[in-house]
Amino acid sequence: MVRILDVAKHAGLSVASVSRVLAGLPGVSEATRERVMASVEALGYRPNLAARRLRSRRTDTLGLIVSDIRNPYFVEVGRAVEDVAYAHGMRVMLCNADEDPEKERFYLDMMRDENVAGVILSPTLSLLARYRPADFPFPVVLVDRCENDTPADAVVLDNVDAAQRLVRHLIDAGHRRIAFFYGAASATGRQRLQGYQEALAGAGLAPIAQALKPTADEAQAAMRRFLQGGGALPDAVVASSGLILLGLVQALREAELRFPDDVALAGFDDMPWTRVVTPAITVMAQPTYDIGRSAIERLLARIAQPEQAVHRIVLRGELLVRGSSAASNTKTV
Amino acid sequence: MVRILDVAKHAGLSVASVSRVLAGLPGVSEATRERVMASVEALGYRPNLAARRLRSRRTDTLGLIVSDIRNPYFVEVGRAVEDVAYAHGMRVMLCNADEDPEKERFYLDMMRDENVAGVILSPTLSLLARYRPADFPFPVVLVDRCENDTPADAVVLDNVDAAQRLVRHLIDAGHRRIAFFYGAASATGRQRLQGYQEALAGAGLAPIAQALKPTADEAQAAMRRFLQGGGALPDAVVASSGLILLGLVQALREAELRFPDDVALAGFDDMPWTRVVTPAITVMAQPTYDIGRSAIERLLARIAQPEQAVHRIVLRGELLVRGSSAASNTKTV
DNA sequence: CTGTTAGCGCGTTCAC
DNA sequence: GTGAACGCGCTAACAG
Repeated sequence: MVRILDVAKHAGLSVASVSRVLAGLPGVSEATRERVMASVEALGYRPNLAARRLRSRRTDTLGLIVSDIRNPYFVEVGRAVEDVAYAHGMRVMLCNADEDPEKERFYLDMMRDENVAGVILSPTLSLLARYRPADFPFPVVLVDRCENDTPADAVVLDNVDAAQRLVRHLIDAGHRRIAFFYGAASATGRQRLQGYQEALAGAGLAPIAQALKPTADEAQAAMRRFLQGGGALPDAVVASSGLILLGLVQALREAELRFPDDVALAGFDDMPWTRVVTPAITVMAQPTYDIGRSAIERLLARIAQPEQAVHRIVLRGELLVRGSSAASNTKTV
Repeated sequence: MVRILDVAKHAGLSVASVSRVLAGLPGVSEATRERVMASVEALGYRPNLAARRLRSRRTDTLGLIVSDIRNPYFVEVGRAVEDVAYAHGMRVMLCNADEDPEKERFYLDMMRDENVAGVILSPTLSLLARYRPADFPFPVVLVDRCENDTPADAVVLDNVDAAQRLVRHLIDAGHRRIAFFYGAASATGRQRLQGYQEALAGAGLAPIAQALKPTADEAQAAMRRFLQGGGALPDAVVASSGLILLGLVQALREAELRFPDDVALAGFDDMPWTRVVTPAITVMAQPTYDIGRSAIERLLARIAQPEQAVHRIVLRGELLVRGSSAASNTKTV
């Protein structure tokens, strides 16, 4: 291993000068800088990160804890976070809490042990309920999930509004009995439920809400049970997330039910597959890359100025009307 | 910050004893162990990882560099790697090289700087072509991509065989003009091309191969161009990966072509959406979780015994015949 | 079984 | 503008 001392010797300088050059500090002559860089190159020197972190007590690492890496939404958010972070010379540790408060706790502890500069977090409901900034030894930016009164930086969709608009679209299309399958274990699922309820109430309609765990498998099972319940089919079914939407479609296929003929369909997240099923599925698209980019920019700003006021960044969803939501007497593709 | 010295004082012991207990080393009395643990608990002590790594020159971190995090295949592999790693008390740094040799180089350098204990890598073609174990300061296990003569531990599908069986199935179903859209920038894509060619040659048929970058967008564009070429439509089209398959389906939908009526379809990877399009799509499924699990187990074994012989683990794909591959005169769902 | 202590590689004073 | 020296918190070698 080549150490900073080796570079100093090779350049005929002291370790202090080498350190200054490497840190980009002022107060170094151009000649010295060049000699150092030449020696670094010649010896193939790489700074020892462990030593640097021990000594400086700082880290160029950020954490990103997502609640489900299988959700393309979080994959896209992660890509944006990485892009911006690396452009700023920081690295990102991506962790998957899998909607499990225990894993979430584990990863948060790990972030602390790694002494990260900050964390972007998609919190479980239980963490959000008792969220206190002071509980974390690093700045945190919430993403995707946040209550109105959570005292934290956050980047979220306007979930109530988005769900309202999605459901109103269905109402406008002529649907009356509209079921809602939502992830009850996240703030986001609950807010979308609220938007759903408000839209129905505004039209004098009765809600049919199904709470479930936000995975495709759980949604498929829930829809299966729902169908076996034997009651009349609703006019339309709405999913509160892309993964849930996938599960619903799986169950409908399984039951050989067609949309929108047998039941209309709509959901969240503009996943690629929603455009290849026939008819294509009406969705409320989220600006995923923007969400990720805003979150990391917020975090970097917070790190630079720890004492500034809390920012809540709320983004608007985009309704993409496609064939799946048509009234059954006006089928389209 | 509470240091190991604070724990030692609190317990009335030396730092050595505390260190021994924390490392789980033998030669410590039960009474001492308990006193240490009590003090650790009482003070909320967390070891400083930077100091530990600096001093011990070891790390409990593994690297996983995937070539495209948007590919659900790699997401599943990653989940398996994480599960096993954490069960062994190791952490995983997940990085997305995005099929970019420059990013790949960047992450490999980063792994070196982080002094990881080992890396699981899905290599670009250019890296694989000049692969030498000695070029890496840590053990490496290749995953998904590997040439027959690559001198490295690896876990891969039997790509030639898998592609052969998939294409033979199409031939058996009565298709004659079979096109193949494959990712030319990976060893895996090329091996699957070979299997495709061999299957066709065995039946005396002529290949129609389209090389492209392995993303859905590129595949969609390639298929679009192919269709605009104006020639006769092939009987069937095969995709060498799940992402390419998605792009093909997008282009077919766009052109309002139906499968298998207008053209039969098959591909790799049993992605959830392949079951919700109608008809469902015939695919060669990969044992993704097994691939990830085998890779991490191989890596841990290699770390434990650096000098053992190279292992190449080859897994078999599973053909899932569904409606999309039927001959056009025997349509099914 | 337990304690003392050197030093991992680096950043950062403080002299010069 | 540059160099010498201390110590970050920990592990491991050695002494007892």
